Amino acid sequence: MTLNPSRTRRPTIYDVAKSAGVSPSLVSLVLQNPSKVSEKRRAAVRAAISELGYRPSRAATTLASSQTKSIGLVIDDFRNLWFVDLLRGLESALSPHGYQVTLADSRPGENRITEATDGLLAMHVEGLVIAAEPSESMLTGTWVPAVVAGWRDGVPAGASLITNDDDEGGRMAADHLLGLGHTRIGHLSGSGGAAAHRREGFRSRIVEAAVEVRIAGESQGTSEEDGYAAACWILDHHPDTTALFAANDTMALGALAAAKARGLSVPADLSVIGYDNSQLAKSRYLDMSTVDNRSDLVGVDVANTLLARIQDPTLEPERKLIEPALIVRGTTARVPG
Amino acid sequence: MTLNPSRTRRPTIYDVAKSAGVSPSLVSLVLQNPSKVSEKRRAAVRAAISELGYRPSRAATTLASSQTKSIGLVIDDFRNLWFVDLLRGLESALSPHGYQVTLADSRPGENRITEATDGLLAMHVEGLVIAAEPSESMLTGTWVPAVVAGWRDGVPAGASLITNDDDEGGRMAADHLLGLGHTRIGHLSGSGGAAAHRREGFRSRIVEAAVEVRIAGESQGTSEEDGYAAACWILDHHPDTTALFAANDTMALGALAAAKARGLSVPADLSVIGYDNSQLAKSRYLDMSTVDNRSDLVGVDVANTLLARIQDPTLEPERKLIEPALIVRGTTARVPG
DNA sequence: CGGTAAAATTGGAGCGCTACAAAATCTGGC
DNA sequence: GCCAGATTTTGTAGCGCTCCAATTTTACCG
Repeated sequence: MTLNPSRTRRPTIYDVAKSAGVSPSLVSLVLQNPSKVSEKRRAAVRAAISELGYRPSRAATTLASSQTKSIGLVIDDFRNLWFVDLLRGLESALSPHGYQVTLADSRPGENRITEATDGLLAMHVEGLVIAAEPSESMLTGTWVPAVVAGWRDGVPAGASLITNDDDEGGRMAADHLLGLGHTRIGHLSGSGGAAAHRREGFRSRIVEAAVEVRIAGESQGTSEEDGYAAACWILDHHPDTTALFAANDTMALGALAAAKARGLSVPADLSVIGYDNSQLAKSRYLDMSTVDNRSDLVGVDVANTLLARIQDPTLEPERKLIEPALIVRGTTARVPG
Repeated sequence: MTLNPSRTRRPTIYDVAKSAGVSPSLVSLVLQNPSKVSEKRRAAVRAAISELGYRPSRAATTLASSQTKSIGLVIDDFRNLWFVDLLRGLESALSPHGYQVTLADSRPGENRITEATDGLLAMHVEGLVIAAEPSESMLTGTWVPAVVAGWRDGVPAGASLITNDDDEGGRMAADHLLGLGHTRIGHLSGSGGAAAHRREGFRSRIVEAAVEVRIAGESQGTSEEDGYAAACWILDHHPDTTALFAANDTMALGALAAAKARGLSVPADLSVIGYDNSQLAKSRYLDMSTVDNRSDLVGVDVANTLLARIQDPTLEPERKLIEPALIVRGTTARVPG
């Protein structure tokens, strides 16, 4: 890598070949399968490459080999941090096979989820991970293996579904609160598919125990504000409530705010448990009880499914649930009194 | 978009041309400059495109036109949410010009920042935004316009620097605390370039006011744990401290934890102010005073600089600071007593 | 209607790389 | 020292698209 003086066009494989005194094919070979090239030429080619500061053109490689060794990940919003663990899981399982992950976020509005997907497909990704609310039509006209991660409603035909078992997670939260002796329990829900399953799992277990459950926010969003509003509703209409399960950690934060506003101390007066085991919940200050959806494991599984379907496209789409894990921290305690 | 029955290869521009009864060139023209094509053919081509479910190959387009209309954004870790606002700013300024943003994260370890950059360069991005601790050598051998956002140490030669004015932000925090009457003030710092500037701005203003400042964590990281440790150190060695300024919101969260552990109530006994105006600080529960580094504005500026340098590559790299803004919320108050 | 300029359309070369068959070179055994 | 077989290297033909010069069609005017 010398100082590449002039603003000349970037070096091509031909430049490298000429400089190393070999054919372009040989350079290509060095790039993809160095062991088939003699020691001498390999060294010469490598020297020429760094001498010229050559970087292979991804576009040309893709075009010529018609494979990109990359899979696309569609997320809805970078602020939803749960995708970070998913990404880590994906990468850990994918990189041993030489695959890379390309991200596209699909903010609502102009850049719809379909556009994000189209962009990825235009880049010839070999597989697609959809970590956003999927739309039925997003996959029409393509045969790229796809798997939906973390959502459950409207999975497009032909796509696999791999997610944590939200029903089971809801049951875990319920068992935890029941085990602490709570009998007046509220739930802050939301409108998405994941929230619905968490709600059903939670409700079913609570009802089994012959305990009443107050649910709010079923058709609302899942932001901190939504959690705050839902918690306020429950605490104002049922002031005897001693425990709240929120559909995610962010909503749980809203619940904490609602408790604080009413002078309730957590967990002495009110237990609060969230879902996701996000950074928030892990934080030393908040120290929040939660359910870990094991997004890392989901990621690994998604990667393996995709890899299998890339190899053998005739494979049927599957459907798999990952066991979540209860994380008990400092916002839940035995029922007061 | 019919049901594309067979797993045939994806349609090319030739398939579209044949189906529409025109030449491939015409199809290409429709794609990039529809107004130069007669109404009739345009409609025919468009019909064929959706009929076949055709999506142009990005690789081929790139190769043929040698321009990608995309710029690359290198971030260090998806968990550092400050890049989200930067991204929004970038996109808002870039999309009117038809440019897209491609992200690459550079986790420490195997996937070094240089690799992330190389990946982006291999994709022929026309410009590079580095929102991570830059390394001197990352740009050798390339002439792609680059700008560093948000860091200040070791900006590679030839790259512009655009960031919020961390010195000024530090001064704002200092003025705020001094204005509230505090005279025993601590600062939780970190080892990065940004932290150093925040520290210097803060210290200079405090010292001007002839007030003593206790600084901890100068050579540590900037996580919540680091903030906790630094806050513990200050509170234990200087129990009379009434205000803490943290180098970022996450560290401020650690400070809150330290205060809680000592039974200090915030802001009655101890004022805490962070930096970044992250989601955390905005949250209703935490309601944290902070300094907003206006990453959105930084993003817009970065985009415009890049655009200008793409158009005219002879432009000199610039250096610009964006004015931050003080955000007063509920964690700072007048000095007790 | 012929003629001309403008508008619309087309053919073909080439972007940088890989795949694959063909050619060149190297082994070692007799 | 020669030859079969293995190993290494090289030509050639695309991959799917854009660009541009050349060609065809259209519109308009006298």
